[in-house]
Amino acid sequence: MKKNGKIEKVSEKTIGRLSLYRRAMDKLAKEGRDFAFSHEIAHMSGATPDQVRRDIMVLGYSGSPNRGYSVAELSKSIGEFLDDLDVQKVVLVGVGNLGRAILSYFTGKRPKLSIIACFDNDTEKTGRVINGCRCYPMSQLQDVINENSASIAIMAVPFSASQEVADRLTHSGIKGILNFTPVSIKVPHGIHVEDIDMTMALEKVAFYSRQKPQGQLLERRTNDKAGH
Amino acid sequence: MKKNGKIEKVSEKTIGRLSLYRRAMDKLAKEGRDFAFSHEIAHMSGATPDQVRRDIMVLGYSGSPNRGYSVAELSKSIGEFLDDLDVQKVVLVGVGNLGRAILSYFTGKRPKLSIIACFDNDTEKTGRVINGCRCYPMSQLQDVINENSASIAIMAVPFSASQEVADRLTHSGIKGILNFTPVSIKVPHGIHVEDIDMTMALEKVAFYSRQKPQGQLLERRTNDKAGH
DNA sequence: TCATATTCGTGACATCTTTCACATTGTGTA
DNA sequence: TACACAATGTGAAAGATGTCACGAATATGA
Repeated sequence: MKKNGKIEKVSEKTIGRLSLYRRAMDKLAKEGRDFAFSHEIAHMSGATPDQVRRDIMVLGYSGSPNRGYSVAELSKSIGEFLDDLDVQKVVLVGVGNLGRAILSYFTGKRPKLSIIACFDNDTEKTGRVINGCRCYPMSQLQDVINENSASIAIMAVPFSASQEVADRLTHSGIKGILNFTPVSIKVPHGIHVEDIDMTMALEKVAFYSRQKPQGQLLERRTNDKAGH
Repeated sequence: MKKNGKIEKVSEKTIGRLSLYRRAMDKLAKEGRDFAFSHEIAHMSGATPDQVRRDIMVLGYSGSPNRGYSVAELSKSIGEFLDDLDVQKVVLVGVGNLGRAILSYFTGKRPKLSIIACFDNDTEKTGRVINGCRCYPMSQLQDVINENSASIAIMAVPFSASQEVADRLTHSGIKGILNFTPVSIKVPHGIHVEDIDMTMALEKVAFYSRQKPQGQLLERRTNDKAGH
């Protein structure tokens, strides 16, 4: 959907890949590399060189022919595009096995995204600091979110609590949710939800891992009207 | 790519959604429902009624107008399409925080997918049973996979070990990998890899949660050649 | 300095996925 | 039995995403 050739929408896939490219840049920077070619970035990110160049177009930043992209500048450009000026505050709801794993996974991963609190109903957990993150009772959800202007939530609660928690989060002013729950949550328009559905992912793998050898079962019969 | 109108490829997205539809059917069955309409399934799965009907076409199963789809039969049809006849055996590599969370998450979720072993280097863990799953040292990876004919692996190892583990898995005959590692692993043709990249997902949420209010920053300037 | 090899930027094209829209067909009712 | 209704099944259009291919730009070395 182009508007007079000056403005163009950025696809969701592109947003995701830019995040991967930045990670690749960070890795290269640590190795002391100054420049990288589109095909190297592609290889590191599971994309194609075409995709990489196409995606980078949205940044307004240009590489140089025969030298590639400046690692430092590309990383910076992606940061300017993806990141907010301020740190965005994140809360985690649900401190079970998965919640704790998420906490330790994200700790220090991205400087512009900070998990500032976590919530649970279990009084064994509330009041304590878990994996470096203070745990509050669910009753304080709204207050803590408001006091800290948190805008993002990660949901790792039992599926039965899913929708209720989502409602409370959106009422508290949360603008985006990363949902680990195997439930499709309903949110008001304008709130972004990203689902991570591990069961679905595993079932996809199972499907393809069993059918690949022959390659023929990936096709299907249509409701054959030609058949007789 | 249609071949004479009888055979058609099934899209990857469709595979994923079928898994969600089945989960919806299981839920409805528990509630005692016998029939469901496409719009109900859609609502439960975060899809549209059109998508649901389109996806179900690949099964060869038909609903009935005015009554919708039989919960039991749709679930069965999806099972026949997605599942292998036998149970598919799964191994988990990497029993850190995330690995343990994955173990407890999947336990008993899908009868046709069974996690039969997990692997780690830590001698504190090896030899023990963790979350109901026996933990072996990495050195036994190949042997255990072969002896049990496991075809699927879940990787939750540190990123630095990623590619090496992937290589060993594919050499051991693994046909599909669910990769929680933030690294794009390279595998031989015919091996299916599904990536779950939590950092990327969170960054996507962060991006959209910050830009949605105005809705304008989702657009981009092109490298204006008109400008001067 | 100039030719060469290499890579970027991007219009055009191809493919994949979703949505539209409507004919079709069971179902319940009078 | 015949009618009206409500959902399904599905070609076809629209939209999103990925790929191709080639001109432009730049480093390298004779």
